Amino acid sequence: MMFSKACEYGIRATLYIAMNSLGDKRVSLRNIAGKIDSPEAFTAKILQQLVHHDIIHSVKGATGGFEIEKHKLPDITLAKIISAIDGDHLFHGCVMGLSICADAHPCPAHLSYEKIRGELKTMLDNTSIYDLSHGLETGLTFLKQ
Amino acid sequence: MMFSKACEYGIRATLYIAMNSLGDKRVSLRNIAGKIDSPEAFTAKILQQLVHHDIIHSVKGATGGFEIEKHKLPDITLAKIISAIDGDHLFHGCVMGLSICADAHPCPAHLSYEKIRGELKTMLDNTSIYDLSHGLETGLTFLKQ
DNA sequence: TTAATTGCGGACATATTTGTCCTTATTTAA
DNA sequence: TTAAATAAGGACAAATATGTCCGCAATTAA
Repeated sequence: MMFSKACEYGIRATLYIAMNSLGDKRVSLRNIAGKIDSPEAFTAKILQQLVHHDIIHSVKGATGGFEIEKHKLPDITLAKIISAIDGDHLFHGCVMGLSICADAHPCPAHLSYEKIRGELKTMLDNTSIYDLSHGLETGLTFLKQ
Repeated sequence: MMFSKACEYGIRATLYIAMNSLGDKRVSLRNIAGKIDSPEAFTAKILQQLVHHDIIHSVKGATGGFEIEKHKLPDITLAKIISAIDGDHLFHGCVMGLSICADAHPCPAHLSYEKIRGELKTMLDNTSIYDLSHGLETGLTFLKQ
C-alpha cells in the first residue's frame, strides 16, 4: 500500500471521531477500534500521536474519550494526518533513493515523478476530514465493509 | 519513500545494467553494487528476483555477470520492476485499508485517490529503462551523486 | 586439472513496523 | 470514599524489511 498500516488506521479513526463530533458525541478507544476494525492497543498509540499533533483532542476518565472541535474539521487534511503519523518523507526524497536529486541534478525519473507527487500532494492537501465525512453522512461512501 | 529500498536498488541496478548492455558489456554484482552505491549481498537477492522475473539475464562463472538483451530494453518499464520486487499491491487496495472498497462501494477517499493512482500507474507503465538510459547517456540525468 | 571468478541460495543478524500487555493517572458516579 | 471507566505510556512480543555470511555450482583461463 501507499501508506503504512498506522496511517490507514489513523485516517479511519480520525474520520470516525469526526463523524461523532459532528453529533457532539465523544467516543472511546474501544468504540473506535471496534467500529473501524483495528487492533485496540495499536490504535491507542496512533491516537496518542494525533493528540500530540493537536489533530484530535482527548479527555481522560469515565465518560472520557476522543473528539475533534468542529471548527477544526475543514482544516484537518489527509496530508496532515499522514505527516503526523508517517512523517513527510512521502513528499520528499528521490524515487530511486539518490541522496542528491533535484531539478538541477535530476535522477532519470525525476521529472515525471515530481509531477505525479505534486498531484498527490495537492489532492491530500485539498481533501479534508470535513469533506470526507460529508460522503459518509449522505451514505455515498463507507467506512466499513 | 513511495517504494521500498529493495525497489530503489532494483531500479538503479537495472538501469546500470542497461547502460552497460547498450555497450555490449556484462557487469558483475560487485561492479553494480559499487556503482549504484548499494549493499552488495542485499543487491544480490534483488538481482535474483529480477532474473526470476526474466527482466535481466545472468551468466555464471568467471567473466559472468548480468546483462539485458537490447531488444528488451523498451519493454522493461518501471512498473514491471516494481511489480517484480514489491508485488503489485501499490496498484491495488484501498487508501484507508478497507478490504471492500470499489467504485460501487467506495471509501470516502476512493474517487480522488483512484485518479492519482491511475496517473501514477500510467507514468510507471510508460517509463521504460530504455527511455531513462537515454537521459543518462546524454548527460542530462544522473545515477549517482 | 587446478585455481580464480562469478552467480545462487540457504541460514542467520539487525532494524523497523506492527501489535500486545500491564501499570498508572484521571475523572465520574454511586 | 470507593469502584468503575477511561486515556497515557512503558515494556515487551511478533512480523516484516533490510542486510550479512558462507558454502555450492558453473564457467573460464592458466
